[in-house]
Amino acid sequence: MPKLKPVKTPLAFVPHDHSQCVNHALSEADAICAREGVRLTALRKRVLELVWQSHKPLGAYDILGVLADEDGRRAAPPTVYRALDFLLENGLIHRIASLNAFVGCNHPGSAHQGQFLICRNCHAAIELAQTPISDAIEQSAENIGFQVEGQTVEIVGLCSQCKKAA
Amino acid sequence: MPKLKPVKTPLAFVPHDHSQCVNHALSEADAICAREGVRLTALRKRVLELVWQSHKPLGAYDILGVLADEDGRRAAPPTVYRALDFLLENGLIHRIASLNAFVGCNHPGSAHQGQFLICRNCHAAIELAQTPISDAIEQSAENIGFQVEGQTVEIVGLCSQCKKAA
DNA sequence: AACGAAAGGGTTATAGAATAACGTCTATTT
DNA sequence: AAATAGACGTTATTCTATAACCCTTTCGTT
Repeated sequence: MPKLKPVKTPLAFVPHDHSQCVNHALSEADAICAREGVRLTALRKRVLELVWQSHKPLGAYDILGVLADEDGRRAAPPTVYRALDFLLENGLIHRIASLNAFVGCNHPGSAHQGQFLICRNCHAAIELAQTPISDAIEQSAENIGFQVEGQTVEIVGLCSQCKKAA
Repeated sequence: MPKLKPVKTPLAFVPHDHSQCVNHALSEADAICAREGVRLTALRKRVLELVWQSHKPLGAYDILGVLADEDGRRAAPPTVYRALDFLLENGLIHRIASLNAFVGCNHPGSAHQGQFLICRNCHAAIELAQTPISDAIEQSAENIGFQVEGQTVEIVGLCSQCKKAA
């Protein structure tokens, strides 16, 4: 499990200029794919853009719906899933198992798993890179001789904004 | 998030008399359902028993298959899912989101979510009740004003037995 | 520039997981 | 014994994901 660079500010729950997020994600993706020698095709980039449309995890079939509308009935499930697989493998998005949905990664660069706080009201997901959690997991595992290779940490609750509103 | 009693020994990965696990789980379930005034019907008990057949998370359709064989083609998906929902609500089993599967709870008594170490080789899942992990999560959430209501913590890797074997 | 290999993606079909909606039966209560 | 609510059977459908096959595009090589 590689160490992650700390995330600057968890913007997901807070009003912000989201086009910045999208632009940043897309240009980072370009750079990373160039560096890795893999191809960020138009389709893959479009899927990444759709995933980044908001900070809410997006279902594969939601993406499919948009693509189908755009391209006039081209696009079947494998089209979307292949693009998502590519983005996952290259650490550009994450899959949220508890939602069967996908969300953009905000410190991309290599395949890894994150830790997420998911608001049950506004549905935003924010990715943590808190080593204390990983450390606690690692420690608990080590105590019984278990070798950690991957983690799924998805916390549901109320974000600060929605808590205020309620 | 209620505090959990510590688990004695994580037996899942270790050879042991598994019929003890099953018997214990079933009799505890009887006691709990009696105390709560809910009905542990024959079907629900059978499903619980099937889930406890091993420490490996079991898919709903695996359960369905067994029931269908037994009862000669009775049993459709809703039959199984209703039983599973009942067992979840009463804290007798857990759902493993990353596997779409269900596993017996080893400290039942009320609906709650656990933390799991899942061996990618032998597929056993052991439930942790490590407060350090919950504490770290709680702390990280609190730092950004997020109110935790539920958690999905599923760690994949190699258990000590399988690590030795490899 | 032409070729061949490999990757990308279209297409059809199917597998796997879960729920909706409705009817019937059976406990339990009164 | 009637009323009622819970449990379960049944059929159909939705949602999620992958298999298998084929054609096209891209890229490296000659």
